[in-house]
Amino acid sequence: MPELPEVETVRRTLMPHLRGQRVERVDLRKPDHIRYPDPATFQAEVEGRTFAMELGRRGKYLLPLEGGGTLVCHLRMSGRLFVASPEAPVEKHTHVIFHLSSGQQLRFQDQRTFGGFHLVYPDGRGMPKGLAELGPEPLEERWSADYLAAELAGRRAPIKAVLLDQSTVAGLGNIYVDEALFRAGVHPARPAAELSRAEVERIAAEAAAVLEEAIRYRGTTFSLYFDGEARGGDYYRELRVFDRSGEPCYVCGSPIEKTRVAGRGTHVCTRCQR
DNA sequence: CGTATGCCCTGCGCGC
DNA sequence: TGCGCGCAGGGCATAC
Repeated sequence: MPELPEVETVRRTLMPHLRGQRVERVDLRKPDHIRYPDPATFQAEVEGRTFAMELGRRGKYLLPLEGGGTLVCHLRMSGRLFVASPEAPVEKHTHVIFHLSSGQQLRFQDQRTFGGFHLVYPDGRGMPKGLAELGPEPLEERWSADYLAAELAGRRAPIKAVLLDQSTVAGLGNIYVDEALFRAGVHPARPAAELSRAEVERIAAEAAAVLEEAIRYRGTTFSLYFDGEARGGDYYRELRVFDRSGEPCYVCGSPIEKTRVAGRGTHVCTRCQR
């Protein structure tokens, strides 16, 4: 599932192919993926527009087109946005194809169909609620132990639920929350307000560290993810708990357990994480 | 407001 | 071998 490191990798790999490219035609093979405005208006507004020299990203949102309204894309669980030559066979679940002036195509493919596009107008129409309310980027200065401590105060929800909440911090998903909490030595089910100052500091630091590392490895290919050039990420083999249930903890050797926290499959070493 | 739950959807893995 | 079922999950709506 694309989280911040994967979306950032897609941004970086798409940029050289998209910068300055005109959208000659938008082929809406499955119009449901256009969330705003209606598909016909979307098509009319995007055709003829040009990709900016710099693609944007906020949290897990990709902002590939700017000027006179911004094209916003969210990949959710299984979305893929990549460049392909027109000769490449159109794979199953390819829902949108942008024909570029270079002759290349920007393709959107999404098996589970949760991903989609918004065109956000300069007056704010079309802005996804989640994007408007996004918390700080963990790799920017606003993210700190002080900020996190203030967010956790008075909250009884498990720390994992709070970290998955995009309005608290942008970009963490199920994989990297489990990894960050393992590295911080904190059990995901602990009520947020009960964490010590030292634990909060470790979580703030490890959340940033794991995302930064994962970006360097070009993300995690767990099931369906690949980048803007259809290439997988290498962070999978660096994962310490996620998808390792029953396997020995790298630190203490006891088996990683899989439980359910905040409605999500959760991987934890109950010896290292208290 | 904070928290919990269910829904969207497809493919896969499991049990029989 | 084949079928049906449950599970997977990010964001959002809805209920409490």
